[in-house]
Amino acid sequence: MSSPDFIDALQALGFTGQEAALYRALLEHGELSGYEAAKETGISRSNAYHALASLVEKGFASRVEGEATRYAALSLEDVGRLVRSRQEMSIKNALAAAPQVKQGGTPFLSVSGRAAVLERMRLLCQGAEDRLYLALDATDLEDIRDDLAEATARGIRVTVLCNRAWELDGALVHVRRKARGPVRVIADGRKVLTGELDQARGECVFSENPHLVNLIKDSLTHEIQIVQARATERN
Amino acid sequence: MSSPDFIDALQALGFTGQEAALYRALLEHGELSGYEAAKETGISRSNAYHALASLVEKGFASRVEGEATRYAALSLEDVGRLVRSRQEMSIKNALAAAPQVKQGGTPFLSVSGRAAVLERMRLLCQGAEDRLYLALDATDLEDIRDDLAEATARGIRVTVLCNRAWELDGALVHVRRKARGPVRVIADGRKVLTGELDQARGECVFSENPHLVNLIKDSLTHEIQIVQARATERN
DNA sequence: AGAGCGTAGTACTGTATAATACCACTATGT
DNA sequence: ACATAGTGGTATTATACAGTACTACGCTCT
Repeated sequence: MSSPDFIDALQALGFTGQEAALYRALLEHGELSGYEAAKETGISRSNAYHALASLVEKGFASRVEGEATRYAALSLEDVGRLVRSRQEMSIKNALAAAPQVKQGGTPFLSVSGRAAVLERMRLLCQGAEDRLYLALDATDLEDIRDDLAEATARGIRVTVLCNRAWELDGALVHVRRKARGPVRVIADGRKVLTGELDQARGECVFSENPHLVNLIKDSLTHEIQIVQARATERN
Repeated sequence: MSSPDFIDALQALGFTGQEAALYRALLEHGELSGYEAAKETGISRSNAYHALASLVEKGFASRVEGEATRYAALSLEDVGRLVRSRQEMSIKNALAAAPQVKQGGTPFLSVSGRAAVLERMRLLCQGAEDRLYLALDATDLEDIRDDLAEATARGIRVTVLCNRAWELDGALVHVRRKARGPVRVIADGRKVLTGELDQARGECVFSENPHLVNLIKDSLTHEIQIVQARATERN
């Protein structure tokens, strides 16, 4: 794996580009002075001193006690803990300070793009309290395997209708003949995601509208019954 | 709790100021058109449309299917799930792409400021694998109660030396006579944090240096023995 | 003279925000 | 029929700020 990905990942965690480069240098060398860090990364000393001070302020590095000021990185594991804790605090604060939320509407929400559709599926898995039904292709299921595994581990009953024998511990998998069909995901009998999804694009609708939920539920139930009837004929 | 804190918390989760204001308006109203959202928040329509598009791209809002474009907020619970997942992915990526880390050094790291000291304590709690010893004042212990509770819940043995009868399920608490003393925290017999901490400031050193670890360990052990001896005399 | 240590300052770029202008359509009042 | 207000939406410019690039200066030590 190349260096840029490490820098990208750190930037996603709140580092600026130069902070990330300096942090990486500190990881690799154990501890460095500002002058050494600037030389090692090619960042001008002026910016290096500023970015190191910022790393210390953010808690991602510490000053090493000694004569000349040297710096050491916080371990990456601890950086992970730190950003997780801070984010939990922010989420907690947001929930505590949330305004009165208007309830009741069940609009049809547009979910466009493969990434957005998969992300919405993950949210359905993570938010599920009782049951999950999914009619998806195996390649799409693979992309949310971890989230489904976590759901089954939480005791969520997961039923899958798939185009081939896909396997997940704790999940009930039906294999249908049709090669491909629309996405249909139902969570807890209340939330539904449906539409088109392939490797390059996604165009789905998410809703808690009871009519749409019932429509998709009937569609799925019907298709699962066909699969079960066919399996019975074979036995 | 006033509105600014909600906006601050959202900004910490990746919203810009205007995105946060618009998101809040969408939460309060269920769904809004761009024009309505601009009016509701006082943001110019040009910026409002741009920020709403950005909210959709970030996954924090969706377009409502219908004639005129209307928008609805992702629930705050789901926003929490989303940012957690993304952060987990970034942490995972960073760990996977991490450079070779230089091992072995055990420098004395400076930890300045009350917030930074408490944060380092929390990291020690979260990272503990076996034991935690803490000599702290009760008011400081209160600030890390949640992290200590999580540690005991994970089976970490927590021993506290405190200036009054502080209580935490699963922790062993000794009460000393001295009103206040230096901070001394030892994790797993390997990591130590020590120094001064009061309500307005903190000035500590963190290290994995075996000499310092042993020094603080002896100091704590000695003081706990005195407390235990005194308790025995009283009985 | 060169390396190491550190700070101050300027300039450029990108982003967020503030603001204005323009265009089109619909509804309403006169 | 016309003017006005409201709604929907985009384009553009300007400003402030943070991040980054860069230069200059001063000091100490070898």
